[in-house]
Amino acid sequence: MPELPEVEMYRRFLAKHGLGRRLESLSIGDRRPLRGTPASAFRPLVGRRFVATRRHGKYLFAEASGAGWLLFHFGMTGDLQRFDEDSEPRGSALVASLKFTDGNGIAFLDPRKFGRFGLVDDPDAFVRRRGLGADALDLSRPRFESLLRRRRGTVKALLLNQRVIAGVGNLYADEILFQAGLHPQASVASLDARRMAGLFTAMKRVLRTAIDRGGDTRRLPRSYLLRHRDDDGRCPRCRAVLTKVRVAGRTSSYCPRHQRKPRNRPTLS
DNA sequence: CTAGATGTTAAGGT
DNA sequence: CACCTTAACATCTA
Repeated sequence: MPELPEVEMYRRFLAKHGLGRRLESLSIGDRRPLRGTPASAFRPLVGRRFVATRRHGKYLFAEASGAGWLLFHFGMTGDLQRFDEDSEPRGSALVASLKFTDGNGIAFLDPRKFGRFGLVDDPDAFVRRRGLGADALDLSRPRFESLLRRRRGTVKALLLNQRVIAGVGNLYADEILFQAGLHPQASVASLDARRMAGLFTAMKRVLRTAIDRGGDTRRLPRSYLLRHRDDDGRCPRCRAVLTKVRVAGRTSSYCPRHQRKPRNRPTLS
């Protein structure tokens, strides 16, 4: 379920179990997440030590000293798992397995293969080429507001658009809108200064809280929409039955009482 | 058996 | 150009 909070947990996992370790071997399983990169491209990493990790939105990078950065994207079902000498993972979900000289290892698994595994020279250059927006947790309020002022469309589509803000996915977008009291189909142009500020603080609060809770939506506070979306299906504040609509091609869940759609602001003519 | 699922991207339409 | 929806990707689960 990898949105920004989960990917941040993977970053910490990789930092804890990979940093400072030297790669003894790197083997590739299913090649689809490599998107055409030949498996031999990873050869130069062998013998190198991991020295840094970075995250931008839903992308994770790990620097192998002098040999560039490994890139991970988790798609819908990507996962990192640790293994030791006699538990090296195999099977069709395996994308890559990194074995360290101390006998430990980390495997990148992705049953659905929507993820990505690659090698880049420079994460910043990759982010620029991709056209990714600022990381949701890095974005300042003035920057956020100026971004919104020149956007149209629905507020849900805006949150999901990785070229505008990187890291928010379908589930956390719903939570952010719930806490900001905004209808997913509200138009960005309808937001006044107060609602814009509320959206910004809700975004930061939700993402930070999710990270504090280990990136696990089941451990979020009971007052959060996500604890109820697939559970009792009722608003934690008023018990109203949550409504589902399709916005930006994704299922959105919201409380019809707390998230009303503001009328478009009158434009000067 | 079918529908739908947390992500990204291409393609076509407004 | 900005935005919308749909479909596709591959697999699992309700």
